[in-house]
Amino acid sequence: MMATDVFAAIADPTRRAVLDLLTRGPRNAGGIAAEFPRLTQPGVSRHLRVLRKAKLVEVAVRAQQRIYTLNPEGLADLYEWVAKYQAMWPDTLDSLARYLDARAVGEKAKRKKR
Amino acid sequence: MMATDVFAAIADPTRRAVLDLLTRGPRNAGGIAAEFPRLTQPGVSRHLRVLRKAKLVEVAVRAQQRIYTLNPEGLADLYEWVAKYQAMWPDTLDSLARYLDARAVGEKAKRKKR
DNA sequence: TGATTAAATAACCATAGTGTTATATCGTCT
DNA sequence: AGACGATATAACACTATGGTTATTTAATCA
Repeated sequence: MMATDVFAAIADPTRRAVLDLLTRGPRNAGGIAAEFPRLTQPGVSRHLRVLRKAKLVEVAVRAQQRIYTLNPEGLADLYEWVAKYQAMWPDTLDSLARYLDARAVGEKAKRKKR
Repeated sequence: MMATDVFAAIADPTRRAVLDLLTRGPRNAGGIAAEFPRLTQPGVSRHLRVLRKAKLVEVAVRAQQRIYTLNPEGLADLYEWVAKYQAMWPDTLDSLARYLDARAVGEKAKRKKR
């Protein structure tokens, strides 16, 4: 299944990193690729294609450059899906922030299950 | 990479369907498998293993049955991630959700990165 | 104990995904 | 026009994923 859906698009850590990068503002493809020295230019280009198809980014053509902009609305499906579960989240709104904190602190208790 | 992270776990539509199913209450493995007539029992079992490793479900042993329960807290990573983007959402959300997002993002910034 | 039931694992296969290098496309500049 | 620069695509290799059937593990029951 050629990843055109948001869930598949954000499954890859590199693509999430690209999105995170774009929260700091638009960039051209080369500028994005430069942030991933472990990957080649075509490699990054293909990730950008996936993000494009998932409508998580938008592209503007300027000369021979492609300026990528984050399209946070593309996360609508995801948000909607998560929201269902958020309703079952432990208790009230305020408890969430505390919960996240507690989780960060007590993260050491990790067991290996199989 | 053996999918132990939430993003990979929810990338598969079958696994999302399992989670959705579990929002209606706990079920044993067989009861879950029965909801997916297109898949075999071992096929569903393997999806359950992924969900287990991602901590999205919990298992209770009862006789020779495994009772699966949804663990919505397992979506914390995902929620945290999405929250960053919610702040840039142009769409007008209700103020409670905005408040929640702002808090979650703010709290996150105080913590060191994992 | 042996049979039955429930679920997980093993072994295997096909397909999809991610990375690479090489090449094509397309706009700009001299 | 030809060279250059930026980016996308092609072709290919390797790994991961998701599905199957067969088997194992473990608990219950006759």
